[in-house]
Amino acid sequence: MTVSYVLNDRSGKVGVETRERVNRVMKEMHYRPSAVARGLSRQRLNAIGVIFHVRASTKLVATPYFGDILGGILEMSMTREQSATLFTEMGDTETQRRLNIYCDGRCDGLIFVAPRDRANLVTSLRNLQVPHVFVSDNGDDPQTSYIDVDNVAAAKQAVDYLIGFGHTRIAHLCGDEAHSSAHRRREGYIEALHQAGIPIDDSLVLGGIYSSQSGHERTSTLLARGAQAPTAIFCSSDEIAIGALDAAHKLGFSIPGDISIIGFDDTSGADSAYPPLTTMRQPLHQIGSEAVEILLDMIDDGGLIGRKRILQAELIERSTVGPPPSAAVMARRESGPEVDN
Amino acid sequence: MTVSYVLNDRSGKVGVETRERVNRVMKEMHYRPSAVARGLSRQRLNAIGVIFHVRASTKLVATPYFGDILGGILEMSMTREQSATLFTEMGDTETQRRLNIYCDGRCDGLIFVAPRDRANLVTSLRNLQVPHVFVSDNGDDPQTSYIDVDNVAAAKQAVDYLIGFGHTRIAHLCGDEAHSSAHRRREGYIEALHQAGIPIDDSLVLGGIYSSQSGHERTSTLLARGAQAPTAIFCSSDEIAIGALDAAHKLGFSIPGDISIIGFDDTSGADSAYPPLTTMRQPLHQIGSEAVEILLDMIDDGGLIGRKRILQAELIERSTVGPPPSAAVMARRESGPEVDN
DNA sequence: GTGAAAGCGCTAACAA
DNA sequence: TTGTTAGCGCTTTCAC
Repeated sequence: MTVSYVLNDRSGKVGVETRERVNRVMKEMHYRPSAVARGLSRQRLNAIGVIFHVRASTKLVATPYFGDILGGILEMSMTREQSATLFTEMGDTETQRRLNIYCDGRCDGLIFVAPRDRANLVTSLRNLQVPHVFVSDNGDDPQTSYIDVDNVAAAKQAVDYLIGFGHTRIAHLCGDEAHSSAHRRREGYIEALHQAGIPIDDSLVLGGIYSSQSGHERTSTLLARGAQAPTAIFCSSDEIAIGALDAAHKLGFSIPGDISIIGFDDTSGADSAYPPLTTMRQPLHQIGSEAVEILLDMIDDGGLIGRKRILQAELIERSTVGPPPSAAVMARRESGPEVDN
Repeated sequence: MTVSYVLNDRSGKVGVETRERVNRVMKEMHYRPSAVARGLSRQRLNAIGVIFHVRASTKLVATPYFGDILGGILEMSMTREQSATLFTEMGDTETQRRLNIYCDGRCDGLIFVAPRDRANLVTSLRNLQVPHVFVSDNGDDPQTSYIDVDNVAAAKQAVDYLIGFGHTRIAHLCGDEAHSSAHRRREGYIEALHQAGIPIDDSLVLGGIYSSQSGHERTSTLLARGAQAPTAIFCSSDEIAIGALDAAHKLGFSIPGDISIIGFDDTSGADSAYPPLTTMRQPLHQIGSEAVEILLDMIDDGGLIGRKRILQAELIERSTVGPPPSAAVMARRESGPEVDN
């Protein structure tokens, strides 16, 4: 049957009345084309795979960071007529076996969101011949694309902002070491401090993971140090910051009066935190949608040439950053006899 | 080639050394089976489709409710070796066209999460012959499955809890009318009030949607009523409650001193709200994972028989509910001369 | 146990 | 313009 013209929809190549007849018959038979058969024939399913690397099964995509990116991915997928299938990686073990599943033809290309242990992944992927893009920092492989925010610049800007308020004892709650973003953000933190001539105090930079609980724990220990406690905390993610906020409240600290906190991501929920969280906004939605555009471009040219894309973060000033306590007192003193509020 | 034995893995039907040889050759050739070809042949792709009904493109799956359910769906999909492909519906328009895409063979079955306008969907789905389950309340069609929490019982329990504290002026911030859950929860609210002999005050039940902004707006108008303001608010979702909390703070109300607030869902984030939100917990993760189990069962028996599943919600007591202001004053009076805090 | 042959529903290259 | 043919990579009879 010339019925295949329907999909190719080559107008001018088929008689008007023949088309009518075919359409009519299709209606009568409740004909619906099979995407799978077409996929087999064309070697292209119009489907992309999205792999999230998560800590625990219970948290899967529930973390706002993933949700926001996923939103961008889905939206662009729909407008480009691609379906998106989701996978979650939970450990670094047996990723090889999983890779074979992702690449068994059900996906034309892959997006890895916040992959752990990227270097290893890249070498595995190289043999698989599957177009892929990372949402994370610089891959070195020419056949892998990536898109990310400029983490070190953003982190530096956050810390500069704190410094601008007069803070000098600034703590940093790091993210999960397995994600490159954690390293980049710490670099930015150190760079800002160096540039301002503030010595790095190793007791002020605490390792951990991207979770509110981890933020809570680390903040509690930090704040228990009394006079040694920092006056400001740069958190490597909003989730960490939310935990920090919570810990500070529980310990009776007022924010930003007693301690300033700045987050990273501007994840949905940052602005309904209490107080609304000052943070570095990542264009999460845009990252997601551009990732699929990049991937689609790669698929079209056979996945041969990788693309690189770096976006800038933006400082969102809300209510969790202010001058350090002592500076505030001084400021008040200078501005005259006001009621101590 | 008898190589197809690999997938069927019928031991005993193939010689040991032949198997060895085949395996070796597969390695050498970097052979990887094509899921698409197998799917075409078997008429089963081992893939399920998940359709979310969302308000706006920007919010897509970023709402915690969806994220938590999706987590359950993905986890179970992985353990059952199914891939999950995601779709988002944004309006009720052209759902028919979209349905054809969902059902073009790339999915063996469909899960609809919080569908709008379910009745219409059901009739469309009936012709399509695709196994499907709704995460929402009672479908009537024998071929459609559903799983949901017992919304009216849960809502009633929430309001009973408020009443137990002595509240009588209890407002209800409804969810989106297009979702059946909004109706069920209002029923529960009314039932609780009736049973306690409290007359329904229509000015206290406010329509809106499931968003924090909507909760914020409605709470603001409620609280502006002065002496007419309620002493407690039952919110139809945590997102609404988060907005309500925010509005109350902005208006200088303390929680739960001046006003009690209870939410619904126990979405991740409810307990890092400030103060931590008292709410009705839906087993969101479980709902997601059971939905895929139900769907898989349906697929196995040809999608002929629908299954129904109702789960119970659980009251999570945190810090946003207390006695109404006047009662609190009385309680204090009775317990002796304490410092008014 | 193993191999040959037909077919899943489509596309593509060619002939008519 | 239209119909024919082969084939995408697998599964599944059914002989051998």
